[in-house]
Amino acid sequence: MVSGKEMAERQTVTVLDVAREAGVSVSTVSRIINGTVKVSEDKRLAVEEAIRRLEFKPNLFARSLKKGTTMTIGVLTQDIESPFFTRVMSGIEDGLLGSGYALIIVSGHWDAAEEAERIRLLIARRVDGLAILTGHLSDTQIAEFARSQPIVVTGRRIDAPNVRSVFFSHEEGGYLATRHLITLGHRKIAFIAGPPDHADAVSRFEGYRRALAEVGLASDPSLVVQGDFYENGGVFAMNRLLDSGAQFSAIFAANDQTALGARMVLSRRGVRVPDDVSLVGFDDLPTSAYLTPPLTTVRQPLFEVGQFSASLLLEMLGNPRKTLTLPPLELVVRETTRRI
Amino acid sequence: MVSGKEMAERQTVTVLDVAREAGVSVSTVSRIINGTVKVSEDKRLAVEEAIRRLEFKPNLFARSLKKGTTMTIGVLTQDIESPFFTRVMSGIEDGLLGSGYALIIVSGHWDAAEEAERIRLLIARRVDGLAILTGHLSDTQIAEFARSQPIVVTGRRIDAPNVRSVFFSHEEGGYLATRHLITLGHRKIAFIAGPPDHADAVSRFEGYRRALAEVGLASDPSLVVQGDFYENGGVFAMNRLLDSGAQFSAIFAANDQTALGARMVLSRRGVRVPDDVSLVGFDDLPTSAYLTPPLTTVRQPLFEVGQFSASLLLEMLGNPRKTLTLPPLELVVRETTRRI
DNA sequence: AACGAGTTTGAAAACGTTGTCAGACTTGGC
DNA sequence: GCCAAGTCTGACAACGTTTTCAAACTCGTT
Repeated sequence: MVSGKEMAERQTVTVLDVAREAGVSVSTVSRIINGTVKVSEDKRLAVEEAIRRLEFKPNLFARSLKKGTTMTIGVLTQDIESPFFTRVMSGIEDGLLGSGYALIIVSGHWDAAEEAERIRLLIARRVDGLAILTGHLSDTQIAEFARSQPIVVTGRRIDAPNVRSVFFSHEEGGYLATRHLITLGHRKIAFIAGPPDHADAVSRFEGYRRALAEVGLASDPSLVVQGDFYENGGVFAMNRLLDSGAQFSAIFAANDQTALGARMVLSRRGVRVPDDVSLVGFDDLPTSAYLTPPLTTVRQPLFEVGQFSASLLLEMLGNPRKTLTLPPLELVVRETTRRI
Repeated sequence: MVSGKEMAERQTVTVLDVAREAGVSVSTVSRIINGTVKVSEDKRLAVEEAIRRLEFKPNLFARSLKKGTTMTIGVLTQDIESPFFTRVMSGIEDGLLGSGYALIIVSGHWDAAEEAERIRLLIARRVDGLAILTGHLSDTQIAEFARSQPIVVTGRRIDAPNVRSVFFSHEEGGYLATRHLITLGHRKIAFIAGPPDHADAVSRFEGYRRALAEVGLASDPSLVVQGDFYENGGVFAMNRLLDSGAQFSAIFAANDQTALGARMVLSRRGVRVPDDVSLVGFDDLPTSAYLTPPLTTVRQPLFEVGQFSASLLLEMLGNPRKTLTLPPLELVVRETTRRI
């Protein structure tokens, strides 16, 4: 249903109107607004009163034009609906709170060309800083973009001027998850992979293999099946794995969303978790603690990554904030894994 | 972990540089960029070449200043992490695709004062249009804000100049969900409510009562328990309900997140869904289809609400797009409900 | 009473665009 | 060839700020 009426009006009060109203010059008004120079008490009062009465709101665009700064941070996310990315964005939002910077958010949908286009859009809008949440851009492209403004990039390591990166060793995380299963006595451990062109996904797989190798196990190709980091990929992967007839007592899913999809298939096909099969995810999304049963997973401190990125950006922009420390990856043992 | 190096550089190519490079005047350059007037072929080529060579990017701020339009839409969401809101935002993003408008997103966190402050921030940034996703602002406040620019508001009905609203009858949705349970033979149906100051939450409750009344049942206060629209509220509510010893064979949760929390408690306390108790949610969030078992719920076409809002906004801004129709609320029967 | 050294103030020049206006070219008809 | 009617084109004034710069005030000293 829809409702509404029409109308148009757009008064525009400028600093000149305020000046006239208060009987001073525009320069004085500007000085009072920005507090750059001392002005006499009576004029200050008059101007403040005039501002209030006229409901004057400085035009940020004119200001940006003059000062060359826009008080805007651009964020390139991949998917505005992904709980993974929104958790990070929430941290960025929090980290920027009170700094006066606003957020422009664009999505790249995991497509390098689209990402590049969106970033150009942000640069055209003269954002003061840029946060890039993973994605498929090449290091050189990012370094190139960093010539226009400082960049913080999460989930990957880039060494370039004017770029900071925030990342974890996903290899280590994959190792942690797999070793947990091994410690519980599992030996036949399946892996549902993420996108093969996603560096983190690959690293998690490497960690999985290292943990297996450490106890003298080779990774069995028939136990590795492809997912896509989304629920639906987990569904397909799990079905394929079960249909293949391969034997396994545990599954390591490359991320929580994949685990969720896999979990649904298991339940539907009568495989109990954790009684018949143990399941580990990766990320610790906010909802993962509410699954049935609550999911064992490797926690990425996503919110903190966001906060941290924001503070790095602020620092690069010359607005130092209290420095934060980033917590490490850690295994969160809940109820989807069990000793064999 | 962090990495990065330092550097600073910010060349700024203006239309003047381009004009000089191409041997024409700035007006000509502007005309070519905006295609407002025909210019001779040779100059056009020269200018285009110069633009390419200098990597000229017009300063949108200067342009905004001159034209009085910013090509920016502000979105006030409540919680950037809520799958409910991000689904709508995703629709808005989609609906705005290719229109040249960018999105500035701010969160109000369900607090009227914070919402008002964030909206003022957006207005200060001279957004051309505003989308307000539910929230606690009063109708008068919204009408007041609409004096600066057109507004679309979702999830509530407001009749005011320059405001369009997109909403559903949540009473009807609550009725649908409850009647479904009644049809399956349930009579003792518990309700986990949403925030009492949230209009939709209240309407859903009213629908619940209407459906009960229709078959001659009064709503039993001991079966109504308070939630907060989040998973955690569902957890508390479910625990309280079970502890109270009240008898029921079905639960209608005021939204999917609440249902998720309730589901977890049921599972943990050995109550099987749907064998012992049926469960219905509201919203049909993207993950609800992947729960174990998949959740029966009332589908709100959130993505479409976003698209629709975007097209209304575009229309109010004088950029008519193809008109869309909004699908209605509908019951999605999955596997958490069962005949008694 | 006159002199500086400070302090406040206002006029005016940016910032990078767009759009008006009028001038300088084209045409083509005679 | 000449003139009117079209085309293109360039100068320049906005848009609403901030920020020089220098003028106009203060005072406290002599």
